[in-house]
Amino acid sequence: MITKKVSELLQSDQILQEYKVSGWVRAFRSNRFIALNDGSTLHNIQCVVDFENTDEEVLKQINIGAAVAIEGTLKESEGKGQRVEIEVKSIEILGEAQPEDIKKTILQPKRHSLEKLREQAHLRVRTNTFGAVMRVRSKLAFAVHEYFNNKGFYYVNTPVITGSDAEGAGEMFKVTNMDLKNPPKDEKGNIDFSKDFFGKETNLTVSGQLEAETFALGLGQVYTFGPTFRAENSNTSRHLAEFWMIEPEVAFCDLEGNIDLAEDFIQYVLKYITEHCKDDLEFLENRLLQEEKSKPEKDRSPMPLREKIDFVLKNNFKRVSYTEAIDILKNSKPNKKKKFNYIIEEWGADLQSEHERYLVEKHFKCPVVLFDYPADIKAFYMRLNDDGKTVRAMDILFPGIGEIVGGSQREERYDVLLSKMKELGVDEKELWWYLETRKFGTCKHSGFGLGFERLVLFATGMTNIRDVIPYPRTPQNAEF
RNA sequence: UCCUCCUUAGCUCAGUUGGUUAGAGCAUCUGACUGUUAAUCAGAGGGUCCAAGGUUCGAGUCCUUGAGGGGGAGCCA
Repeated sequence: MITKKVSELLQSDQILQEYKVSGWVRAFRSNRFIALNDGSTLHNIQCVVDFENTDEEVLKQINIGAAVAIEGTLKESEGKGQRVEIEVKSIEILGEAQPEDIKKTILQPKRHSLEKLREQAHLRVRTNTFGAVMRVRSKLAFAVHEYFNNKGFYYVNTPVITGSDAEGAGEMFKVTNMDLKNPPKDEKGNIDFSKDFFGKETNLTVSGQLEAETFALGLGQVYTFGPTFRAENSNTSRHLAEFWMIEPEVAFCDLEGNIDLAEDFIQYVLKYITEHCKDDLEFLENRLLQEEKSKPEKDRSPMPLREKIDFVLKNNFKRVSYTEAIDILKNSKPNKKKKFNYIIEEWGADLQSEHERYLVEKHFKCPVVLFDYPADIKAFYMRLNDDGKTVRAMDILFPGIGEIVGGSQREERYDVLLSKMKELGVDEKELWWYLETRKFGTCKHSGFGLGFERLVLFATGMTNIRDVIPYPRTPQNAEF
């Protein structure tokens, strides 16, 4: 007996061949038709039970949610709605599911809100929507590795536990094995971290960038793809306390090369899923259309999902300097009519999300790359331009999602970097190793960070970041 | 953390100016039917109205506080 996945059976031309297939019952109609799903595809295979010659006790256990193994013959379907079906020869109940229990869960075959699905995150992978999202997520992750591998990048695993609060990228989670009820104290009564496991204060990483930089200055082209932690009390549909970030870092590369890389990379992985996730994307597109029917027209997406993805991978991102962006915003209608909550008055202002959304969604109507930001509003490691007031930073903004990429050309000049660290109060003793790379064969180099979940949001048309990661970690929530 | 909205059956939701026994659809259970596609038909069961306190003769409804969730903002990816 040949064992096959549902996805293989649905594509098979081996009519009258006998197969074994295992999965979960999605529906059981007319005491005869099992809709079986095994996660290999969005689609179910219909298994036709000869109920007149099947044990009554077995029939009673063919309930929604039950795990079953079926042996039978692949046939052309007599009914409409599917090309092939399995004529069941034998059925084994692997794991029961009681209807009285199932009705309390999201496995009950009806529409559920995404909020309800989140409450039962251990079961939501068995729904069409979340299953499709997770298959797309997996393919995207594979495409990330494939892209960088094809381009000659090396995959680097930077530490999850770090000893420095270097980047100032946000609040950090402390890592310790001290007894929190009775931590060791020094003479002054402060907690003595020298007695802690690592002999110093340690945190979960907020970015692998600084370590990745050191590797780029040896391996040439590297990238990280790993978990990242921010203890910010952010309660939004775009933030997680634990998320996955992709951070390429390239030696001998300037900001233009960095933007080229980011654009090419994003287009590659999106193209990959349009070729490898056709069914799931079609389903997600229709799901979005259904969902948006109840919304006022102004809140609906301007394009269906697949058209939106196509648009991004066929059109160049619009590249605009910060200075140009300020000019556009200053002369924009909402700014003149004082519709913005924060009115743009002069160069140097930090852009609020209302401004970014105006540029992306109203003015350019395509992904936008902003670059050469004022030095005052950006991090210490970004390369200072010759004008002395801007740095070689770039943000990529996507419609509906906002910032999806943040990157820069790095400051490679030892003296400039050191004085910038002193100016911003970054501990140069803690980052001695980072500074040292600027002494031994320093060179220009660039990199960026891309929030993987935000990419998945865009690719799936989902709108809440908690619905594109298996078990979201957010303030006041670490269930499952 | 701030602003704002929401919380009523397993789910989605209705519930009028505060008034008798809190409703509907789907789901579940029982029966009928059996080439169905969220099957159909008949009947039945199912409620700590988020929690605590208050106002009132009387609170699902009004007030206060708290919890959880949605949307927006800040921070960012």
